Amino acid sequence: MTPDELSAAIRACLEAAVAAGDLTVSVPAEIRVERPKQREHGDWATNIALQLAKPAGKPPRAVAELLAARLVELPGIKSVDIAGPGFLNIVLDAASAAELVRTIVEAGPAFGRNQQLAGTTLNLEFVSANPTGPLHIGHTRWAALGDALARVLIASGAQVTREFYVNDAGAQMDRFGGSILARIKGTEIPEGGYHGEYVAELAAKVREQRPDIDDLPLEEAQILARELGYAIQLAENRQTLDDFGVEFDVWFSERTLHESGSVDAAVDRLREQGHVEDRDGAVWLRTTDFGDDKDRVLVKADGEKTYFAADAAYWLSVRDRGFPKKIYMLGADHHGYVQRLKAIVACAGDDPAESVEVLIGQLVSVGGARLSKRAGNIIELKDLVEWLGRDAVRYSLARYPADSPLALDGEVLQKKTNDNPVFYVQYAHARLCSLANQAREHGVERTAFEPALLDHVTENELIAALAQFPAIVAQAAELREPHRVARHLEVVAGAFHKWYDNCRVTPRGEDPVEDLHRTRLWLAEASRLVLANGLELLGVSAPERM
RNA sequence: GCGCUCGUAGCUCAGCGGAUAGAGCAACAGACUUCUAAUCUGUCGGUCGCAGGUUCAAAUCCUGCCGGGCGCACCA
Repeated sequence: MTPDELSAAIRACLEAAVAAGDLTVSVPAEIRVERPKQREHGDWATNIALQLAKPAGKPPRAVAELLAARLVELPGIKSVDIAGPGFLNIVLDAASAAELVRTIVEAGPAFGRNQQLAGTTLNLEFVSANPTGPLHIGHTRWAALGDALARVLIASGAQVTREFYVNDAGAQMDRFGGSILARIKGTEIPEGGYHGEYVAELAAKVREQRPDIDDLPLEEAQILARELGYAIQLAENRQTLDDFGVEFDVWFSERTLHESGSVDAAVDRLREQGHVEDRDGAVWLRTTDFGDDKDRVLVKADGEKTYFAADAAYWLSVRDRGFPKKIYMLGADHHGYVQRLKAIVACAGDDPAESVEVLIGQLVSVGGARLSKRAGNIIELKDLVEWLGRDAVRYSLARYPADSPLALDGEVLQKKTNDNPVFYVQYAHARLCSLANQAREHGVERTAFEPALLDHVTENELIAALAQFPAIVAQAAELREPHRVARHLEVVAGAFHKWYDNCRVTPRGEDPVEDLHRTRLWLAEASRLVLANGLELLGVSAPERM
């Protein structure tokens, strides 16, 4: 019996009690079943009686009594205790709990997938680094977390488009071009320009492609430098993300909005919505209508469109492309942008509460890391991966919630011990693979399955951890918190290592192979599957040996 | 000044209103002739920043304060 099935059983008992007139209460939408922290509190516990006490007009323990009497009659349930203020502590028959193992093995890679978000379509934007320089540690956090979130959402039935918005228009790009050209010509880097060593590298590549750039008129040369530099840098960033295992479905260029006239059209469309006004020669969007601190300029007095106008056009594009909802993942340094963003959405006639979610992430620091000289004393994604390995970087960034400020220790991330959780989890997977090989060599096969034999305390714990996996994935998707998957894998790995220490799959020496060993091999395979499926959701490899 | 965000063990951090607040590391003490010791077992360690409020129940929700980070352009 899985937690889900137990939850359904409790519901059925509740409905039966209501039908019999024992209780007068409406059955809640969700009946949560939890694994208690204390072993004495049973295999699973629910606080439903506490929740229903007030609406039912009965003391919590009386409600608990009613439910317990019905529950304990069900097959698979060994005992039901009422504890504390009215918790129901439920113990399952070992056989009933272990039946899950077969379910997992049969589901294989699909175990953990769920329908929590079936029918939802999402546009998930993350990283979206400007193409004016290399990707750094902040982008790395979003790449790891964003991709993991996308995978978790998809596993929960959502239709997800991973999108990267390329800010390739505007003054920033001109400064970028100017900086490259300055490197080529050996002149002063313009004010507000880019100083990192990588600009010199870009300059060298540009010159290699177009040796004639020195002879062009200044303005023409700067445009050429900008365009070639842009192409080179964007390609490099794409490659870096690709090597990191993060692929985007859509690379959306801001320029295309300007070139296609979408920005002009957006201004017109917003004007129709009644939130645009002309003032001081400029065109303004009255974002203060929707809680922004001040109105924002769409078209400057000199006739040029602002980036803000492009953002508005971008939003309309997202809607036009059929996305009812967009999730933005932004660094804490961009949080000032959120109000404006929501105001755009509201001005466009959409409800920000329904169509926009913004996940704000705190910044990351890495102790002991070599700062990148080429990027101007920032830590580059590429260097991090080269230094620590893709799995360690992805895992250690994906195991923390986005809003927790994070200080990673480079020394620790290199260690192959317990304080580096990625190895802890991967080692469990490798150990399981090795165990299965050993078992096969000794003639243990996954033929007989006798769930009642899986009754060791470590087996109870391990099975319970496996049982929670689908709910954890669903919860991670619903809350947009992929780190929950990583944390749970650590629980599973821990439960496995303890089981491994206590229960043998391969008989010792010349001892005969028994159904106990065969059944444990099922449990081993189920554990391996959960670890492999979970690591896949995080974009981390599940090695067969280490 | 206004706004957002964070504050949990010596360190790094978990903890969708529930039972005695957890994990890893660090410190100390143990377990490999037996399926991978990158593991396991035990001990030590707390005013959940502070103060109020909401309730059967608050680290969790609300308010105020203190402290850290970040943001407040006709720049992108």
